[in-house]
Amino acid sequence: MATTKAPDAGRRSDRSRRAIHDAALALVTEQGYRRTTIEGIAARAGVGKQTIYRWWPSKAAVLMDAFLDLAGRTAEDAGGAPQPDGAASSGGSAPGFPDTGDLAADLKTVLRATVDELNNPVLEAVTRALTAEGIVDAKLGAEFVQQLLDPQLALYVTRLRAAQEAGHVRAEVDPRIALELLIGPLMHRWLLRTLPLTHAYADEVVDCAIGGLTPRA
Amino acid sequence: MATTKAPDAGRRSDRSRRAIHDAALALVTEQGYRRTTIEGIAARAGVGKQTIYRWWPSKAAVLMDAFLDLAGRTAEDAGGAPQPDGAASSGGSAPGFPDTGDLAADLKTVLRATVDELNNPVLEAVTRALTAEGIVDAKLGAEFVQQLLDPQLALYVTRLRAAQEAGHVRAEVDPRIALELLIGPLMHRWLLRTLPLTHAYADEVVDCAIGGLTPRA
Amino acid sequence: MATTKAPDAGRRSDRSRRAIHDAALALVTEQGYRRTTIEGIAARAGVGKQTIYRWWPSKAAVLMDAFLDLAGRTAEDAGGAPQPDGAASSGGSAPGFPDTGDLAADLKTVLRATVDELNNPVLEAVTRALTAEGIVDAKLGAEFVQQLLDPQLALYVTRLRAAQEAGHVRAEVDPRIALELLIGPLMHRWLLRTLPLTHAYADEVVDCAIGGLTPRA
Amino acid sequence: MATTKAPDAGRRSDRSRRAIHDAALALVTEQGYRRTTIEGIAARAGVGKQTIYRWWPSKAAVLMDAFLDLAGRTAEDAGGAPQPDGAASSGGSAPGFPDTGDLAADLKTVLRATVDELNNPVLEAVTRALTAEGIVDAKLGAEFVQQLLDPQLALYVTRLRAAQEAGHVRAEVDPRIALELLIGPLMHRWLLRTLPLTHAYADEVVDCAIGGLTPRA
DNA sequence: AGATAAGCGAGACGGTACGTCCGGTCTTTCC
DNA sequence: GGAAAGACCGGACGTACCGTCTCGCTTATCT
Repeated sequence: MATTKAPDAGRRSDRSRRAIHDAALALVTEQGYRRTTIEGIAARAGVGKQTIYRWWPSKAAVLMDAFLDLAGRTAEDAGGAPQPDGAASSGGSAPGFPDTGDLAADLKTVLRATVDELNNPVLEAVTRALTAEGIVDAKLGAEFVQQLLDPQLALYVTRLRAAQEAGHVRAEVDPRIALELLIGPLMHRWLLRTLPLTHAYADEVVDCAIGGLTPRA
Repeated sequence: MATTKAPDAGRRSDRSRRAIHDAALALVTEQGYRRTTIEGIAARAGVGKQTIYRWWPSKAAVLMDAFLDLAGRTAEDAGGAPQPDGAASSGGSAPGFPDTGDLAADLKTVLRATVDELNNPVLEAVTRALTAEGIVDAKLGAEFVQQLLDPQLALYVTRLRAAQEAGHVRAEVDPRIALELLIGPLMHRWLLRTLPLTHAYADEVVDCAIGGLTPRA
Repeated sequence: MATTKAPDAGRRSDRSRRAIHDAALALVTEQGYRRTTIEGIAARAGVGKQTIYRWWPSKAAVLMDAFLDLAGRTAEDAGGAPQPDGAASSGGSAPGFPDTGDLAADLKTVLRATVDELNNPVLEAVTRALTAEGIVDAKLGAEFVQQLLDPQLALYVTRLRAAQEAGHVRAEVDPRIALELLIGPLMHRWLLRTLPLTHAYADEVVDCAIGGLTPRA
Repeated sequence: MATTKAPDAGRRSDRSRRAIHDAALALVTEQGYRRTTIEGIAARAGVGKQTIYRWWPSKAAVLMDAFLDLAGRTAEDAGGAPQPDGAASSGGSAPGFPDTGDLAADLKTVLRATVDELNNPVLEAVTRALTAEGIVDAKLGAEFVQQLLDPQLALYVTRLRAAQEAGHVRAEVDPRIALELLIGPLMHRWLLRTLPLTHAYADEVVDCAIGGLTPRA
């Protein structure tokens, strides 16, 4: 009958929640994800272990929450007004998606911002950790994608669809695939560290993707 | 100068090495990377723990060796004659890279094969584990890229350069970026599991990348 | 000043403590001290290893505690009422020290009891182990002597001093030495297993010690 | 048929044997018995582990051999001429047993020498180790007693029997017990470290043992 | 207001795995 | 065939964390 287990979220201590978030982010940044332990987070946050286990199922979940919280706060600071959750970008960079009419320029603007985010040393450790965890743990990966990635990617899709309607993108191109053509190379380079991730690279990717590989008539 | 501690590779037991490889692969496939332990590998391989610690610095290193060995053996079986290391593909799929003169068709052939590899349930667990580990651990990631990924990608670069010389690819396109335009989307989808990875998807990516997003004159 | 690490004895689980005692005694009796391992004790007691390491610094310390506990409980059972720690004899044999007025007879009574204790197969393994450990490890030996031996020997000293006051023992004899004259030979024979330890031997030792080696006028 | 196991003692390397002895004694003296390992002895002696296992069944056996060897060499140095094995005293102290006619004086001389030996810091570690091991391991203890202790004690028995024949010791006293009356207290004090072991103590023990506890007519 | 109960800091607990050390055996290469 | 060298299997060591479980203590609501 009764769930006998669910804690009462109303009584939850906000102070502890924040302290745990901060501790988690700090430790992951300082020591890396592997070396960060739940005991360590609890100790650093001045919190009982049980308080973590009560509200989160895993270290990764704590970190993801902390990351979302951080993103939200950063966005809030940047945007002046708090944004609804869904609109929060992963690093808080883009309050929207530019539409100057010049698709290539707009994409370059956004991809350059993404490059900057991925090169941000503070966020890097956490993002890498969560991505890696999601790669191995499907359930966590789904949450990661849904909560952090999809909202961001949806903006691309919107912009691309607009470009398509304006005739700047071929009708038979699936916007979802177009998006991956742009994001995929960046992520590939960032995740595997094959080569450095620069603004120039972002520009080249946009140009290539837009212009295609083969020569034009 | 001398390393003072290095074990004598000449005396190394081949039987143990193979047993450890097999056990590692089996356990990762059966239970996942997280749940696989060095003790478990040792037990399954009928080997003392120290024999693992003597030759490998970490669980990931064991697995990577095992994976390389597997790839090598698979390639050997497939190719009849053993190939030099560099030519071994990650899953042993491609002994070379087709060049029928039709770039789009050739790329589709290869990307479809890559899709099949990535969907291979046996290899999936191991590849995901190694990739994820490499994302978090730069040193391991570098080895992973160097030993497994680069050889494979080099084939793409060769083929693309050939196409470029034949005038099928624009001269100003960097083959390395062209390659990432093709591989990046696949990896993105596979790693993040956003959408299923199919032959149709591979074809679409090739078409998009080759044709570009914008309409042709 | 604070020890910064000391566990909270108030929260200590009595159930675990007893289980560990029992397991330690059982294993030492069954397999000998050498073959008894901390892991084995933990497993047998159904306890985590850390619970042992938290409260004891070494295998020997566990065993000594277990032995003291056993002695205490045995004495309690025997004596009806629990005795203060100091009065607990090593095996719980002697609730006090007889004083019939006949010193030789009293000493024989007590030494015979000691012989019986030393021949008790249950206690033997543990006592030997602790003694041997104490011989090599001065710190442990001091604890062993202080907690187990001294209380017992103090009884001898008391009895001998009484005899001295009654004129049954020469005034110039140091009771401590007299005591060692009686106990030393027993221990020597028991520890080194040179010859069997019997009641007859105890009697002879008492007679010799009391009468001296040289003929009386 | 053939024992398939027994190594050919004729081919044995004397150099290794000595090196092992020296290493064993040095390590036990420096680090204590517990911390001394067979691997350590082998390394220190510049010898393969197998060379130790080939000739000795255990660490204790190595040490005992080393100790006997040391005692032999010491005695040889002291006595000018090498003595047969049986006559070697444990520490090489007594080439014989004095017989000045004054039993008490002779015993004090010998017991004082024993006290000195037991206080010798070089021998102490080894002797304690062997004694302790013998207390726990009956087989080893028997060897220890037979090879090291008995020859020494036999001298006491001889001297006491002579005294008995001369009428200086009561006829009904068993020399073996008389001996233990003298040695037992010393060993007791030394093994258990209850009180310091001095010449004065040796004297007192002799006086007490000879004179007895009770007042003389 | 007093009772009830939940969250909380703390940390002991039964466990699992870590990475190291050593015991004893086996194998290889030299002498 | 003994000896130096050292890899091997096994297994205990002592440590670090896991996730669960009590403890009192502090709130915070509900009679």
